[in-house]
Amino acid sequence: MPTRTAAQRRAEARAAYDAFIAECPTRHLLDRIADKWVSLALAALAGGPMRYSELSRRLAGVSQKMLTQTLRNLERDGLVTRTVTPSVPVRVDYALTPLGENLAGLMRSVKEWAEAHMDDVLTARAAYDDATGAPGSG
Amino acid sequence: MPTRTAAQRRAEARAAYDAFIAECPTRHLLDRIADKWVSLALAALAGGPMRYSELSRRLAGVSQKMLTQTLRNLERDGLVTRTVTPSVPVRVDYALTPLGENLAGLMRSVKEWAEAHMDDVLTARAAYDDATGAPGSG
DNA sequence: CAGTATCCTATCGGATACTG
DNA sequence: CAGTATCCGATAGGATACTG
Repeated sequence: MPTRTAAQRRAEARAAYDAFIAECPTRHLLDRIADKWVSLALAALAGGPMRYSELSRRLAGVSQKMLTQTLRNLERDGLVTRTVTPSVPVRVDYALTPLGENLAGLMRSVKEWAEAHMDDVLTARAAYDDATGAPGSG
Repeated sequence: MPTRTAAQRRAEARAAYDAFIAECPTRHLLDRIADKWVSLALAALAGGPMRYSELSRRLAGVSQKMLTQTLRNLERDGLVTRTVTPSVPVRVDYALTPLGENLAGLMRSVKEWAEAHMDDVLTARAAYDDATGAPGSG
């Protein structure tokens, strides 16, 4: 039996990647970039290259583990470059690649959306909790 | 004792919210919206209102638990509305609020970014894994 | 300075079963 | 149809200690 019709093959070619499909690799990519530390790291680097310690301070409260893990993933995915200067002590600079800059702009918008609409969300939460009689700890 | 100086109060008023600060409530909000299921749900609803079962099918592979949890949070945060039609069987429609539409556009861009640059990322990963000799399972 | 390695707990999130 | 409730393994992610 035929596995795909011509129409299906055409549809596939047009769709290429679709994160709505569970098996699509973009689902994993979306999961990776839709992340608190990723958005903060990219937003920080959007202002220019930064050293590890600078990032650590800028992303207040981030653990070494998460910062390193986030930066490694971003590097592997081609979104940031890691430049080691073998001085003493060693100096490591992180910078956005062109690909990373592309996404950084987007993630900065998301971060700014959160900051701009915090009050609206807080109001909505209060109304919801009031209506449902929920504790509303957040 | 004075809790804040005039300078501090001015700085606060200007900064308002800043997700780079660990204690800022926007940090939690960012963590909530920077999420795979949130971005997919909002992206789906950007096309118009949808029933629970429609969303369940569109977000292929999502479990009832995660879909319901995601929608509840979005409702509580004032990003979507939930409309119950007490027919038999019951019918529930989800739609974006104006606030939700605002964010949905952004999250759709993120989803589309992932789909558009999947190949670039795949190439970068291959190069990274090749250079480091890593297994590169992803 | 810029990590790596290990431990450990909280939460994420799927599977399954049940309900109005 | 649109959920709720429960169980449970996977992993996210902080704390701490150590290293070139």
